[in-house]
Amino acid sequence: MSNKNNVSISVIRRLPRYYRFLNDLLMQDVERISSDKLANIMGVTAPQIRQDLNCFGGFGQQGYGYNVLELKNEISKILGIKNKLDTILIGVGNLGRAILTHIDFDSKGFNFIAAFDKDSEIIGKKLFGKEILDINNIDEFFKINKPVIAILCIPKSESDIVYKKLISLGIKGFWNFSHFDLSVDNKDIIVENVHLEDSLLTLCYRVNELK
Amino acid sequence: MSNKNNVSISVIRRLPRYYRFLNDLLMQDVERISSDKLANIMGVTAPQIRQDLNCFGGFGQQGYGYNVLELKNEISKILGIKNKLDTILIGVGNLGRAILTHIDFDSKGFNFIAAFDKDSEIIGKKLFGKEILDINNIDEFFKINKPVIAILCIPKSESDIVYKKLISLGIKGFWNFSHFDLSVDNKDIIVENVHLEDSLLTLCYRVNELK
DNA sequence: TAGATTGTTAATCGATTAACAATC
DNA sequence: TAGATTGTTAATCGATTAACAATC
Repeated sequence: MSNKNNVSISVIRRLPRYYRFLNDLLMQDVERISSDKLANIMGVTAPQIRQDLNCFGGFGQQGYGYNVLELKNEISKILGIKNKLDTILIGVGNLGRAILTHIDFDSKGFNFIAAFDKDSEIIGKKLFGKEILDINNIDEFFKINKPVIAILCIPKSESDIVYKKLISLGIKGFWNFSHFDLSVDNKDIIVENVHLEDSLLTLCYRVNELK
Repeated sequence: MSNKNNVSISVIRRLPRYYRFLNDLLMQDVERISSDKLANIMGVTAPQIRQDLNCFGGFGQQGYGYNVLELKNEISKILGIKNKLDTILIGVGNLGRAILTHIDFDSKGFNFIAAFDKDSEIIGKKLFGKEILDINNIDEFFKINKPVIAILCIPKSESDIVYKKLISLGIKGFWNFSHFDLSVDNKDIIVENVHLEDSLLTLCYRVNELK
């Protein structure tokens, strides 16, 4: 296990970006790269890259740099991509459907196993090869399946109650798209709040600042 | 104008969240709030709230706290929400459509005016009351309209060329959903990269760390 | 070997928090 | 007035960058 505790969240949030750029380099048949060149491509500093990576181990070689494939594989291991966490989607609206279409879950370490909704209009229909299930039957589902990740694409008003229900059923990680900050008092629950509107408001501010 | 330069990006990125919580408080008919109580609700520290707000002005009152409505309005002004930046969508796939459905652009300071795609199958169809236009006719469109914001929901492979084209046409801000880091060498161009996969990989790491 | 580049320690910078005088 | 809470300065903490010895 190359993961270590005490790695700051800033470092962790940079790992996916390293991973992405290393994949790009690999596609371009780049075999090795120095922290300096990579820093240049990514628009960051070389010492930052070296510091970040050395939180997890010494993956480079003096005088040579880093082997792109090897480093990519190391980061993949650190992220735990091959563990394939079983994942359910709650809320099959426009957004839920779009996310399922748009994201390659397998290559990101997840295994999509089921979708739930409360709308009888769509319950029973197929979605990416899986039947959309009735949210009211979710207890039965958990008797057979043990998903650990839930993607929340439900209205703000329903988030809190669904969140608590899912925790009681054993969900450990949430990818939350509802316009609601799930509070994380529980240290054993991980929440990634995706606040698209916050991102948009930041853009608003910054563009208005330009003038 | 209450905006000031030299406000750090960390502070700016917290503004939308303040705005969101103040709106919530208003919905609950809360008239005034102290930095201490707000900090508690938001899970941050009170001095941080006071420091952040004082980048833009003294909106509180000693011994009283902050008037919720007033503070909300101030932040709205700081963000520039009422300016309604004209916005176009590039790429009307699943994701583009979902974003248009899911996000209330008006309340976030934007005015959606048109969508573009290259797929003749969907060109001419209606989308939220606007006809989907041919991306090849975009020059003509800009002769009459002057949008400043573009939402990019196109594949990675096309991002770079479309990005450059749009800059040449006068776009100032990008909300970028393509799996591609638009490089921002130009100080007059603002890019908000939304990397959903990075968020997902971070969740992967953190949930795997739990065990 | 000489040149290159890492891994790592030390220095700097910036952001967060603590403290408190000002004041409503 | 007394109590509460801001605005702001100073202290602390953490993250980034610089520097360089180790070493491939």
